[in-house]
Amino acid sequence: MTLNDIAHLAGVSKATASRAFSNPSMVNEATRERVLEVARRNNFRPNAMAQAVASRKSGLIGFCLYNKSRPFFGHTFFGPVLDGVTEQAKAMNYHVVLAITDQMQDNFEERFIEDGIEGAILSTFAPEKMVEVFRARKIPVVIVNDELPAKHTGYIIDDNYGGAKKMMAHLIDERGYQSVAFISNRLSHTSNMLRYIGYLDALDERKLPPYRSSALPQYDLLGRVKEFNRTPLAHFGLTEIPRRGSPVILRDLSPQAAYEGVQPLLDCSELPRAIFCTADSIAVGVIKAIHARGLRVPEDIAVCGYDDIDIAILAEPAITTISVNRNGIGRAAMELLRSYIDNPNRPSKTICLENQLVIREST
Amino acid sequence: MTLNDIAHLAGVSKATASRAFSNPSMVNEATRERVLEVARRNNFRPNAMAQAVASRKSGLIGFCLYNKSRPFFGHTFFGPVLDGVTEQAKAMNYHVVLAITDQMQDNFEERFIEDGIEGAILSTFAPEKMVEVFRARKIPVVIVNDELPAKHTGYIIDDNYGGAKKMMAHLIDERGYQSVAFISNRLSHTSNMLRYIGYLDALDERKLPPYRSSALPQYDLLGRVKEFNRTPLAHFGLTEIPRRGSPVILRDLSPQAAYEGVQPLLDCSELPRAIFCTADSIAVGVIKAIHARGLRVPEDIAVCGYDDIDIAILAEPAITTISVNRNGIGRAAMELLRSYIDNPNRPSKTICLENQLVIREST
DNA sequence: AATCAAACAGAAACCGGTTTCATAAAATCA
DNA sequence: TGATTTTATGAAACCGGTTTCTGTTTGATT
Repeated sequence: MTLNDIAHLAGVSKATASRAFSNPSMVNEATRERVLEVARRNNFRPNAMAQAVASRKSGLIGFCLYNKSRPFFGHTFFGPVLDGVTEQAKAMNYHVVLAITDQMQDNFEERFIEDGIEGAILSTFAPEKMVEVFRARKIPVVIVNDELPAKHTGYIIDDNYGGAKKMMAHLIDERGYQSVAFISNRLSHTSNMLRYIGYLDALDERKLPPYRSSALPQYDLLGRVKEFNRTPLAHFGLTEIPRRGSPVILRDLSPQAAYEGVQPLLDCSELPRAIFCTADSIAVGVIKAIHARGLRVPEDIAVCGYDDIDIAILAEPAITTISVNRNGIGRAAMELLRSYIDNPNRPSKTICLENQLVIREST
Repeated sequence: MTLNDIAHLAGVSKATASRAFSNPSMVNEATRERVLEVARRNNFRPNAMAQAVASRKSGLIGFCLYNKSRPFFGHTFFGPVLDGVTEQAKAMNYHVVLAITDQMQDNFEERFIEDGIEGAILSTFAPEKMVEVFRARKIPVVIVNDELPAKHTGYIIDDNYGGAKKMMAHLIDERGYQSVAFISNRLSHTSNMLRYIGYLDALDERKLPPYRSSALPQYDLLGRVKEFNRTPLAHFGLTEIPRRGSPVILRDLSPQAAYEGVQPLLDCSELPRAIFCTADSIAVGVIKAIHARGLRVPEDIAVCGYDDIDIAILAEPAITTISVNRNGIGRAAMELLRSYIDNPNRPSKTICLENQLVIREST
């Protein structure tokens, strides 16, 4: 069954039949209905491949998840983002083709290009060179949950800065915790850095010092700034990265790393009243470490997380966290991408999504 | 840049240029290299859409995840499956287009068909009617983590029966727990039923009775059999569904449902020594309920889960569970699908993947 | 009633490839 | 060495659609 057959059966030309499907306004109401009826009766649907090649529009967008085998962050975080993307894509009559990768030499981008994707959504850790590949082809790109310095594309990020401040307001103003320690994996990740800045700013606004202990290893945050090549600091009116207090920096965001990494902090003579963790999985490890010392959460030390992944509500105690609108990130990404597809010359734009404080038992 | 341009630049015909890419054996070594070199220099790659329409092979397969908004089971479980599918698809030069849905009236299948997918992989909960739609189009289907009675397609499932027996062997033989209770969400799901049968068989083999309590609500399992329209019982030499003991049946597999559902069991005068949960998320809720009564896990009551999702290792105590080879399921699904694509007349086949007992702290 | 614009439909070119068929040159065979 | 196959290539048809261009009707305007 091809368009031609349908056209014959409906007694119209191929051109008219085509228009009945993809350009309804150019064909008479009655004629169109006749064509559609014939199509329905014959269980016909136009071949998207052929449409794609003829109209030079594939109706495909590529989603690349860079996080394979990153426990507690891959699908856990991006699953709902993907939901949002596919939902929105469906509403716009686009389809999503998927690449899941870890290796830089995977060159999935070539396959995306062969597939004729009209745009790409890349996740955290997308290498800059990748963006260039797409740019060279004039394929618009939207990056979710990360931000690159070269502002050629669209970005969708959580309001990490605001989220951190919200959380701090809860800890300090509602709970009265006066000393709050900070623990995170690499600050060179955009979101972690922004959460750190939010943490510091919230303290500043209340004229409180960040938790500090001479017993802790001194981190040369200025040194780390060099790694931090993705800063969107300007968004927040900042020109340089603050470096104060004694933040604990972990090798990754696994509970194991957190469990081990938080030990020096728990060895300090003066313990913080609360610990701000930049990820729920970190909070899980921190809580385990606190319990292991016979201390209680939140009675002795309160702990909070960030992201609101599944485990936050399952932990004992359930973890107070910032719920990131992951579905919304996905939808926004697809919407923004669409606007770039329709208007390739739109300037770069960063959309910052609001999040929500979720108070549970750990604070 | 089209194939025509490349052909001109290389001084050959379009046909030869085409063959250089997709039928290398039909063109002279030197000529092909020349074409490829020109293509490389011009950063050209053939348009997959055009290839698809001309060769009637889209190089696309569809993956449908039926589990949107099913917490603790959607992406948590199928994320790694999806990883496996895309890995294997890539190796076979296929691309994966994605549908994530909950609603039956979503009719993503029409979009899949329009896209010209060569095969489809459907997840748990795929409605039978969906399989029919694809069958009518002669598009092969593989179902992961579920099994339908109409054996028209391929199935990839975990060895639920064997996994349950493995777990029971651990509980009874290694740990010496003589009374083991069973708790699950709907037994009408293939995998839960098989785990239940494995549980009963393991007890039978050791001449132990299933945990039973007259204080518990009596479930009419025979009645439930009517719902159970997907049984692959014959695989296991069974002709009917056993119904013995006092299994606790939950409304879903959330920790909340488990917490509430396990209360009657914990009210019984004679508590079981161990509780077999058919999902890690259920185990989490059960452990919470046990803790709430001031009892210890595993000292007073041991608990085990199934699936080995992230939370199993994060819980306190870390949960003994059966690690399902989710990545393997994905790879196997794509491989099997490929074999159906290449040979549409292959008979239906069910592949049962081995799992692994992971002993942690909860037993 | 004559004029003109809008609405509608068809013919044919086109999208960017693959594939069939024909042919010439090279390799193999007898 | 002549006949026969094999190999390499090109011309042209084709895949299943879209789109441009053109012509005919129809309806509105004067």
